[in-house]
Amino acid sequence: MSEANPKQPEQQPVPKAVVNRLSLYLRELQHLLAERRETISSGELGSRLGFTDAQVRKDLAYFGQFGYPGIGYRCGELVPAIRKILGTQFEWPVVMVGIGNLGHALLGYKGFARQGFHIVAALDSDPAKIGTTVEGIEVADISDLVPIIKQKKVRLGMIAVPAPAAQQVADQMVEAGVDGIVNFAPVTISIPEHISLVGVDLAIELEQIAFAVVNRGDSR
Amino acid sequence: MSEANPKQPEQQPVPKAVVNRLSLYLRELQHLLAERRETISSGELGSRLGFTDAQVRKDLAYFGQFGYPGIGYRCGELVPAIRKILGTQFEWPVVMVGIGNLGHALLGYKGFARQGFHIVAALDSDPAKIGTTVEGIEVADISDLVPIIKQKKVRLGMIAVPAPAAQQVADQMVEAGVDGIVNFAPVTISIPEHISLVGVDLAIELEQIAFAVVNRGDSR
DNA sequence: ACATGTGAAAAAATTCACAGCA
DNA sequence: TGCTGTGAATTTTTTCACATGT
Repeated sequence: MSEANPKQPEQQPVPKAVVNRLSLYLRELQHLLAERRETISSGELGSRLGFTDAQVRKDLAYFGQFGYPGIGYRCGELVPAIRKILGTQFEWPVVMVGIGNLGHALLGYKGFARQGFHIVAALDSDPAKIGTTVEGIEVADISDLVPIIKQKKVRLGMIAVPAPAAQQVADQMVEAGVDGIVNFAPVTISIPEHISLVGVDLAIELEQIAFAVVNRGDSR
Repeated sequence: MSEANPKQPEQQPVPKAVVNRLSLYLRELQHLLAERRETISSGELGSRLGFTDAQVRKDLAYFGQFGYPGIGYRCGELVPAIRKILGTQFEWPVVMVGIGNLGHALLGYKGFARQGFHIVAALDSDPAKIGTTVEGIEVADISDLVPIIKQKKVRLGMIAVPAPAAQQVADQMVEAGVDGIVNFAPVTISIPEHISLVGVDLAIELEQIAFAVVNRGDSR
């Protein structure tokens, strides 16, 4: 063979915002499916979420052709298609570090399992917590983080420890070989760039609302 | 006076992404301040967060001039300046509805208070929870939502109820006159557009990481 | 007729690059 | 020299509009 490879399905990099909307489409489609809805047009799917029809079609077009002209998209087909795109058609073993208030709540959050994320280990540094069972999972000693990740083949780590401890936990996760980290601690952490990172700061979400309220209309 | 008002500090609409970065700048600056750091350049502030120097300067330029050529920004000045921009220089009374796992954790989360958000009421529909005290706040009956919001002059509402109940709770908050809503339920809710809304779906954050891992390098 | 997929156009956000100030 | 603030250039993202398929 010579010249360019003719059938590389997706060449250009996909913007993060597109992936985020994809998750919203998936969630909406799952609700639709639960109501036995067969098909939906890009226009209706978009307007339910506050996007235009063209945006929905363009987003999906990054990954292939999923619709039927004159019909729309079949919910029963698009749900698994998006799960495959996102990589959640199989289960992901996840570890949670920091079983304080927030960590505890996240352990009990059913939404993770529903999207294919299975928390297989929970760790903390507090001797009073180690050995107790929280939400059906026994809390292990944080000093066993690296071996536990390796042994349970954990790919994603969630950090819900106090801010000063977050970087150190992240370093250990990286050492143990996780592929991605979600950081709930209100601090910036740095990791090698080949490992994926998202930060979720709950106070920041409130700040976004506060700004929008104070400056009605000045933002979009 | 005639013609155009000459000193309207901010005329163009501010992109949401800018406001989000502003919150990140604020958080970083607060950490710097805690370490007694006097000044910081746009270059260093940016590189700590993964942005360019120009991005930092452009973002701040939406709101005024805060820096000193040759010096950088004074942390002690920029922190209150950003708080004022975000509207968090004063306390915001907030209500939390849904004291399940997640709601309970959020009630105990210290990060809100640190940024000026004060949870003044907690409500649930479960008779077993009503009347109990959680994290120092007595849980009220959800049927009192509207009067409580009015009486305590609550401006922001947080929703942490199961997905099927979220829209109804949002409607009541709107009826009671809140200015903004943060929705933690994994469902799209719709409210009049003059009221601000942000949705936080924890499973979606994990999906973003999953995609990034599965498609290493194809996203940004 | 209805709705997708997609080039082309438009709009928006980011980066560049430099004048000017400390 | 060091670093900001900001127009101009560039890149990215969104919207438009229409040919094509059912």
